Amino acid sequence: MKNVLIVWFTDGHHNQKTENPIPMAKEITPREENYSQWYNDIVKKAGMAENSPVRGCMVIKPHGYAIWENMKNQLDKMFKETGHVNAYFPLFIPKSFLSKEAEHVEGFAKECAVVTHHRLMNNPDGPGVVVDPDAKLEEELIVRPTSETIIWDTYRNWIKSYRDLPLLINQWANVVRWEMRTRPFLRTAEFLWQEGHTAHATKNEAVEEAKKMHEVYARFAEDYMAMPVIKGAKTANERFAGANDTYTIEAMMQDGKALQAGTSHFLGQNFAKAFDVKYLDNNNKEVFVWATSWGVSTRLVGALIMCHSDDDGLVIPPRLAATQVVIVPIPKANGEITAVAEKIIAELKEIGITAIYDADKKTRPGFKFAEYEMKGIPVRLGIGKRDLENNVVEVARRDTKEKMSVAIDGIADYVKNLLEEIQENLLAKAKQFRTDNTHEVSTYDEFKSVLEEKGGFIYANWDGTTETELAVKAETGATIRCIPDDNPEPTGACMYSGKEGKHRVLYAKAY
RNA sequence: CGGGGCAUAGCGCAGUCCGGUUAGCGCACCUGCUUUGGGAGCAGGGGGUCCCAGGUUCGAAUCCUGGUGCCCCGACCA
Repeated sequence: MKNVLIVWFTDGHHNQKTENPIPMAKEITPREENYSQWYNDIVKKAGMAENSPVRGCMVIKPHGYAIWENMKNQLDKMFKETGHVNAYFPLFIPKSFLSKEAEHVEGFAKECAVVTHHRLMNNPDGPGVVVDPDAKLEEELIVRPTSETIIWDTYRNWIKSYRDLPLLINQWANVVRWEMRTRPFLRTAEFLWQEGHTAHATKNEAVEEAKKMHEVYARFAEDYMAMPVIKGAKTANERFAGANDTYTIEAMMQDGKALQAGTSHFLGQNFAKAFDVKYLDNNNKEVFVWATSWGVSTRLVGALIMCHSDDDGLVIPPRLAATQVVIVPIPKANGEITAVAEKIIAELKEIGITAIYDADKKTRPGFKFAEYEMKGIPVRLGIGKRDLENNVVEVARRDTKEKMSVAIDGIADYVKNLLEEIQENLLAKAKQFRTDNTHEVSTYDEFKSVLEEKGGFIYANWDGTTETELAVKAETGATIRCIPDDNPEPTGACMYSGKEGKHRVLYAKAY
């Protein structure tokens, strides 16, 4: 930020820190009042998504989709950098496939959409159409809730030799899980995601792959979403259906609850055995293939909202913002202002920053300010007559709501640095919040009172039994989010049973 | 699947208890004028199967019966 002239005006509108005197964004329910209503308001008012005629399914609107698109582009790049390629497998899966892996069917059977017919006909008894009873499918199809089964059925034909391995494939797709209760982005009946499905010659290689992608997810969350995560392993009880190990990244939302933001699974040879996928090793011996799968979904968009946004609307980290800068003419566009705005946009574009100029004459500046704050655009530049007289523009950052006057000369570099600063600040703020809301307890009484009074993340010792885990969940609503990669060693006896501690684990209430 | 609540203009609501002008208000939308450094003002205008189906009645948004849909809270889950 060197060589930039900073001028502060002395009138009330140009203080470096605004007092925020007017209750803006009046339609958004404050977080304090009702956190989940606040979330719903943000989704709706920021134009992220809306409900559809189909229960549990949402329409993702352009502003919401743009964020997903940027997440997708970045992740796709990271997957390719780690040697993966994309492919696409069918939406429909023969019903019989799902039952081939016992735990897998157990986990997903009760939330599958099933296709039973392939044709409609005019209703013989009245208006409209009905399902043609003659068009019943011989084998019903399920709409994929995840694609392990159809992919491993396919892999059987692709893998014959150790030379065919490893097979490192990802697909971007939609899946359907018929959830009882849904929430926009966080849990929808249909959602968009990526699922990586890899096949390996050895156990060790598969475990390494699962861990590698776990790391990729954690890096993406922190570097791009500015969302700190706890990396760790799921307990047996919380594992993916059909996995030997599930690695997770857990993020803290602003209400102190945990959100599982991404998972990577070591699947052992379970699917290889279920679908008879074997290869010949260099000793001409048949060996079952080792597998992983890993995925993140549009849930990440919900995580992004709940991690950074405030009572004035959405806050998008600059690296994921489709529009990073908006320029607002004050009070409205004219030739001079437009010329300066266009010049600034060109300079920003030159250094890879996306900016738009809102020349709409129908709305006034105050409306636009509120609107772009609602939409979470990281940086706003205001240009008016007074600014031009001083060769400055007004720069407003979304994260802190600070405003300052900055010389037009060198503005592009200033904005570039500011965007980086905002990105860093969001991560730092989220980390600080998590630190402030993370506690360590040694007794169950302490656990219950911390959970009740403060919430957040709680580290405690666990005896390693499912009984304890389920009892704590039943009694308090908190679950073991993970056995953290950092400091998993027990520091004492299990807080619940008093038996020997097996791990130090992360407890929290979760989404 | 349990417990609550709601259904009237694109959105948010009043009216329903106690049936009775042409179903109303705010926002949004359209037209015009005046405004313009934090969600502009005035005037005019358009927009409705009052969730659906029966019933009672001279007359139903309103009363009765039966459906349906949605939202919120729990249990289940990415």
